[in-house]
Amino acid sequence: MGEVFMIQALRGMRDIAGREARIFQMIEEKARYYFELYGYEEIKIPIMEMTELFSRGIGDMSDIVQKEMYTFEDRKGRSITLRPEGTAGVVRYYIEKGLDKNDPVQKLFYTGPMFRYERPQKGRFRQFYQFGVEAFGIESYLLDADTLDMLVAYFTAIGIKNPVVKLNNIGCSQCRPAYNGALKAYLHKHADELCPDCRQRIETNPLRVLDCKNEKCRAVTQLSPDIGDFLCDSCRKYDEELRDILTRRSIPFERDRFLVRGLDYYVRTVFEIHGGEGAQNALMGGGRYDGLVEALGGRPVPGFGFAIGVDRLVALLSDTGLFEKNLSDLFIAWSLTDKVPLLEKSSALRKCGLSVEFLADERSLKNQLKYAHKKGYRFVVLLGDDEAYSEEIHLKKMDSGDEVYVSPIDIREHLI
RNA sequence: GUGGGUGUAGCUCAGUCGGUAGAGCAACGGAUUGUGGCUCCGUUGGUCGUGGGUUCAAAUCCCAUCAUCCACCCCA
Repeated sequence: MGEVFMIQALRGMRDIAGREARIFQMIEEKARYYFELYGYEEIKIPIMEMTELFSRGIGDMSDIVQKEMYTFEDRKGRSITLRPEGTAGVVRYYIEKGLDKNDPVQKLFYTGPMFRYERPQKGRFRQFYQFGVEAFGIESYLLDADTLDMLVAYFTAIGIKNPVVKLNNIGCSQCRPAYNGALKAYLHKHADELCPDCRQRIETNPLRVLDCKNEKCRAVTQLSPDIGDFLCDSCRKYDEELRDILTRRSIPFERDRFLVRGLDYYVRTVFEIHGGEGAQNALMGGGRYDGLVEALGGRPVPGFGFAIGVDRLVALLSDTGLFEKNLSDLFIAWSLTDKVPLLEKSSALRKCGLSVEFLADERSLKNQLKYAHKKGYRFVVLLGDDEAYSEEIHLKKMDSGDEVYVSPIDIREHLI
């Protein structure tokens, strides 16, 4: 324990093992299945990028860039950053390969760890995992609707109980300035009722006052101007069509005009899905980012995407009581002078398609049976010098204690 | 970065007024020499997170520090 030399995992980094690993595996498998079902293709992107990619992509002034990045110099003195999110890397790929010019419609997904230097708490880690989806070159509410459809299908499939879809439209470069102005004017009038942070935000980023958790700020924003009343014609049409088709497709959502999202690049549609306990209960978040490709040096191509917080899904599914370990079909308890039959028998059984485990070190039979029982094996093959060269398998059923001799060919019939 | 809670065996925890450390579970062994569960017996396992201070004496009181949890900021 407290030894000076005790080596432990870095702060905010954790091991995902056993049951958690099984859940992780299941939700990743299903994510791949559903993403591909909706026409997305996997891309593996690097875990590190040039620091500038993130500062330009996410926004110099964002908290992520300001204080949450793992940034260091490589051996040649270049500034490198462990990715704090996935979108920037995918956009970099998209532009670097010239896809914005030559093949602009791309539907991609990625999975993997992200890194942010934050103080850990429930549902938040310094290394955390995301499944991300990005669609380029498509500007239509139908994409947004199809994506929400996919997410609902996916969340249902993995067993998330009551996901709450929150949706908002935060306007575009045409209409948001007018709203910002109106909001600023309103907030100025009530500045003395706001928390210190929000007083700052009135000038720097008034939208973010809307999702402050402070009760007083909430009371103020409750009566603030509604972005919905300021949308330009095209944004309004987009929003109406999206909500209309979601309603008619019976995809449940609630409009939340206080949902604004933290990353600078979002326009129009933003959405989150919430569920579970604790303050960090956003299971995923995303939206439309029509200006991002251009901001990173590509052509003005529309984009749409989201990221799922895998750790939070794992946490939610952890208390469902499912996901027991997949045991091997058979456990071999052995006691042999010549060890060759052990490998022969297990290999033969495995060729029959049965998974087989045994303890490779020499132990008493009692010890091995104890182990098999503890692990929950229902069937044990007993292999001693007596059985070593016999064609038959000495099979013990742990439930009843019955023992039978069977030929390998019909052993399956006994594994019930 | 800010605030609060918690650090005693692998795990869950007890430890009185300050008197030098305990239980249950787990692991391992035995009762049962080729047979698990139930029972009984036994064994292993601790610089009480770390460092300093007060004291004749500190797991206990004080300070610092680290870790962890929860919350804030922010985000998945």
